[in-house]
Amino acid sequence: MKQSKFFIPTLRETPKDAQIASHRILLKGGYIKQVAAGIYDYLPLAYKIIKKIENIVREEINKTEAVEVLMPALQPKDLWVESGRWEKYGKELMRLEDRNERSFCLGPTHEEVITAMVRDYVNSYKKLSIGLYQIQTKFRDEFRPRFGLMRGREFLMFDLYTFHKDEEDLDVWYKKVREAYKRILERLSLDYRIIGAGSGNIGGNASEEFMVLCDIGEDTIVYSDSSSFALNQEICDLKEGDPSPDGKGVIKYAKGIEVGHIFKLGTTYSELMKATFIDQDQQTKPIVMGCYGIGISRLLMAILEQHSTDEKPIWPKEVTPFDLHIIPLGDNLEQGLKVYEKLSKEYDCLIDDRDERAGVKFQDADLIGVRYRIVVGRKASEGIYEFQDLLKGEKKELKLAEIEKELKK
RNA sequence: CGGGAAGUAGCUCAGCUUGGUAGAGCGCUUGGUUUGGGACCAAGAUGCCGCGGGUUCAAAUCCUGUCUUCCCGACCA
Repeated sequence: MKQSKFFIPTLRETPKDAQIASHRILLKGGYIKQVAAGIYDYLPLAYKIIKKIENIVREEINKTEAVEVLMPALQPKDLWVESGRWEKYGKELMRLEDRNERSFCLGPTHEEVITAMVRDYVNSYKKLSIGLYQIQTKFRDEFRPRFGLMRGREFLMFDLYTFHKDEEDLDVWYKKVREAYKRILERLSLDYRIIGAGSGNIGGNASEEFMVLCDIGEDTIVYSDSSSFALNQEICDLKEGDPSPDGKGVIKYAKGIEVGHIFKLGTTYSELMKATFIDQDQQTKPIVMGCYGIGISRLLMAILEQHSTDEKPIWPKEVTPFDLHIIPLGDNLEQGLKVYEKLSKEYDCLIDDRDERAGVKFQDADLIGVRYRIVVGRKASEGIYEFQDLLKGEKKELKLAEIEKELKK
């Protein structure tokens, strides 16, 4: 990809509205643009990373045997009346009417729609269990959107719903998803904790949150310093320094960003919405449900919070927008393009083919945050280039063959 | 929704107190000189001063209404 064509409108000055590092990087680096409060454009660089995050989620979730679907964002009032949430959800639900004054909402989540889908097709224990998921834009009219993509009114979310004949079967899938979530967050190189949590107004009886550790997080994690005990402070009154309830270690607090949540919903929705099946014993029973979410756009910020220093990102391997950033300086563009052609056979390369000064190119490259950088400069005529590894902070003068060897390591 | 702050060029902001008809830096265009960490010189282009109403001979400036954005709080998959 040529940088002159890959719309990356970096800024010199950071817009004053950005309060946290990840938000400033996203704005300054030309990743996102604000359209309204809590509503953003994803520019090419951010969207490329988003798609990588989505695909990691898909790969790991597919291993649980769940299948991808796409449901409508626009949902009819009737379904929400059935579940009782047309009233309960309150002002956070984005409501609107069509030309015939029929009421709709923009989906903040999809329990209603998917339960209605499944109840019409699944009426025997023989068809259970199944898991269906989607990655889609969600709408929530937040009281107070903030921090860029951290709490938006429109955001990208992965949501999975599983359907079972009993609690035992739900437990099996729940555990599979829990493991999948761990693999996802590990592939994203995130430091996180799994904590017990309340289940909010979604209903149901058990839930765990996946919290990415970070000082600017909006939630407080209450955890033991020497066991896996961890709870959300919302449902816990332990103080720092208290002994842990499991007898191991003492209580500490940490701030976290909630990037994922898994629920055992039970039969809350299936009862309200009459999603039943005939069991082996010929009894009609409500389908037992689980639901699971991951904030895709929020993950983008969480990754930045943990993988940037001094407001310069270095994207983790699995989500880096490009494998290599080739930067020709002076009149070395032609030579740079040769290097680009060659390496592009094996790597996803970005070449800065713009007619800019070195300083401008380096500043922009720092904002783009590709770990490996090849500077085609003074010694280019001898076939020697500067190979930089931003993560290690190393710079080496190497020939192309040596660079290829370095990359293989 | 309560409290605070702010809306002036693409971006960051000055001008408002004390009304006189629009500014700076960066960016952009053209020419030249530069060329390894946001270059320099010269010449340009760019504004419903958020929007409406009022006061006034005259409003970016004063009064008023309204919209928008940000911060703090309460709410929350």
